[in-house]
Amino acid sequence: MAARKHSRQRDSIKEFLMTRKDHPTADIIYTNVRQRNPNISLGTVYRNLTLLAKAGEISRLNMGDGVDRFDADISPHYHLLCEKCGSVVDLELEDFSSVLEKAAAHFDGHVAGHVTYFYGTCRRCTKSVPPDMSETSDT
Amino acid sequence: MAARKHSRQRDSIKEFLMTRKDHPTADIIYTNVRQRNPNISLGTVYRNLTLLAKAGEISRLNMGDGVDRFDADISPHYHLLCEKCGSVVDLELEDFSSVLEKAAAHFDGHVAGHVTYFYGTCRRCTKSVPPDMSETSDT
DNA sequence: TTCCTTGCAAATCGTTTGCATAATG
DNA sequence: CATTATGCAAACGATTTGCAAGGAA
Repeated sequence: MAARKHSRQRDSIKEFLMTRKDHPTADIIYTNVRQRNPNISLGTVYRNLTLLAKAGEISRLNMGDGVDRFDADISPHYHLLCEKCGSVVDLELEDFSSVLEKAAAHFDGHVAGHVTYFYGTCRRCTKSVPPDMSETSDT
Repeated sequence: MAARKHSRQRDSIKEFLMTRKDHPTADIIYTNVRQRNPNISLGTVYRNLTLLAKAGEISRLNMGDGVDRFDADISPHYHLLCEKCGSVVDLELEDFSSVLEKAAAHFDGHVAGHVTYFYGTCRRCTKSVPPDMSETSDT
């Protein structure tokens, strides 16, 4: 399993991630950590994020929009992807893993888990009268 | 929106997709359609799959494993990704969009929908006696 | 004739990796 | 000293796109 050695870079990454609640992407993490650790490389950021995620110390989110996001909050909770600004926010919702049983009912195999995320509009985008979001999400 | 014109390639793609129940990837669709349409290009396959999906004639699935899959069956239903063979199969399960209401309850924004998929082991992989799955999931 | 489509290839984009060197235990 | 971690840049894999030529209405 290769004993893990301590590294200044990994610490910076995890430390930074713990200060954020907005599920930043690897690139955003890279840009920010870079301010205190000017020599860190994107590869190192990716390597450590992957390592931490596999170790279960952080979680990796895939909201189907092409980028992976990371979350230092590993407690079970759900997320919502704002279709207007692209941000990902936490969603307070009781765990409904009970669907697994229902899913297993008519399934001739083994259902181990599920992935669920919501999409819609975040608080800010709902509140603010859309000024000119014409170029907000044209794709 | 640009009036859509008929195209032999698009027909082949949709026709082929309708014969499959295994949610093929763009590349698999390309390889197969190519047998009857030797000159079709991967770009055309992607362009049409995207066009058909946006038109709501087929659906595009993202199971978080890096590849998009396509399904000609647009009736609402769930999917399961087999962690052993990587296949995606349909899952008979009553729609539980009711979670949307629960999700909206404590959310200060708008919840428009949700994406859910299951992971586990498909029928075949569950049945077949695992020969040597020692190296099945090391990481 | 208009303009949607296609084939081809080059371009994107996010993420991973090989390698020689630096840092850690 | 034995290893793991890093920086850099090249490599990747899936998907998109620019462009000139082809096909449908």
